[in-house]
Amino acid sequence: MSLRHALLGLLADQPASGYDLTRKFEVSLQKYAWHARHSQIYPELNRLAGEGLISVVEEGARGRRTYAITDAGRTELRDWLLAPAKEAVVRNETVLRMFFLSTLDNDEIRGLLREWIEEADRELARIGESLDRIEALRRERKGRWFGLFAAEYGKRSFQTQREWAEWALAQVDEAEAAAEAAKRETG
Amino acid sequence: MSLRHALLGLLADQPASGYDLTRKFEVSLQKYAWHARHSQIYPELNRLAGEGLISVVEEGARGRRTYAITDAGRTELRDWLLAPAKEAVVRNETVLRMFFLSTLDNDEIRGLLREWIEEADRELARIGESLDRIEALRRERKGRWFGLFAAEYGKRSFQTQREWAEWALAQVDEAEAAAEAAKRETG
DNA sequence: AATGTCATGTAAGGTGTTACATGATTTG
DNA sequence: CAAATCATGTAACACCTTACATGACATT
Repeated sequence: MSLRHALLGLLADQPASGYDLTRKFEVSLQKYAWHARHSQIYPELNRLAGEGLISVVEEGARGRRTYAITDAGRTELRDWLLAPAKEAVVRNETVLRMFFLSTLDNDEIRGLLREWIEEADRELARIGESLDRIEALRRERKGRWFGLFAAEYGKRSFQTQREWAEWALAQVDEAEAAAEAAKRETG
Repeated sequence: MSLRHALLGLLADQPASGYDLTRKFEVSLQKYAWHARHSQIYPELNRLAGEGLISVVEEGARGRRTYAITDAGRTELRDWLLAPAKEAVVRNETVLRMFFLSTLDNDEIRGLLREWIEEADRELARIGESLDRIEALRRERKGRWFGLFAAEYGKRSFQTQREWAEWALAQVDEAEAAAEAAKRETG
């Protein structure tokens, strides 16, 4: 059950409400690691609080409850980080589409590859800003380097996606040229 | 619903039974793109057959049914490849753990990073063999280059994981050295 | 003959998504 | 004062995992 560990991990950085956590999923975890909606987050926070892994540290306007991780929660998080249960869950729809790319025509393949290059460029720009913010925090010596490892991994991953797509484009061109040469020879 | 598209994609390469498809998930899709158990695959194959997207092309011993993709199935696959529904699903437990790495002690971080380096090496070896097989098929001119794009992507991804982990190890060493220098200065 | 692999299936329970529901507070 | 945003919740349904269930065929 990774949702609870994602919540514990986010709360290990700083206290937050269910609303805050929902946005953190949207802006930072969703595209790289995990997604969850508020309808799943709120009940899970209530369960975690019931089990003593997190606790309400502040109540604000509109029924807002800010949670902080407890010592028991930190232990649970640490155990999961150091000894995750069996095979890691992986699900990636984009990679799934890469698997089946070759079932398309060359021009369709090129279209998708160009989309992925553009996506990589957009994400690299976003991550660049993110890394700047993390670096700034680090210089101010405010706390730790939470997020730096993941941001750097994200940057490298999208650079890889970009380079792979460029390589694949070249492959398609090469295959097409070879096919045309063969055609001229035989026909 | 990506499961059905994963099945259609695999069947677009070659006909297969539910049993075959279950193994294909285990050996090729599971670690990179998607996972499914036989208990989910068999009912979905029956639904796809009912909708005319695949059809039984052979019945063998032990009730084995070999399915092939139909023209309608190819159309459905193509539509999904070219126009996937909204935000791509991403779920990756390893990346989730990377996000929260900095909540651990330096030695614990080093331990995890070394594990990831070893994992990358193991996967790179497996993918290397896979790429050799795909290249061999290609030289024999047997059909297309199904799997090549994904295998190359997998290779580059694990190289990236390895390089990132090496970088992260250096970061930890650097931070530790800086912390010790600061300690000597003040205390 | 026993063991392992091939082969397909269902049921119960847990996880995740979509839709419905409500109301407070802030901003223009 | 209208609209946007903040804030939390539940219910129905879809998806996925684990466990149970059965039997044929191949190998030693």
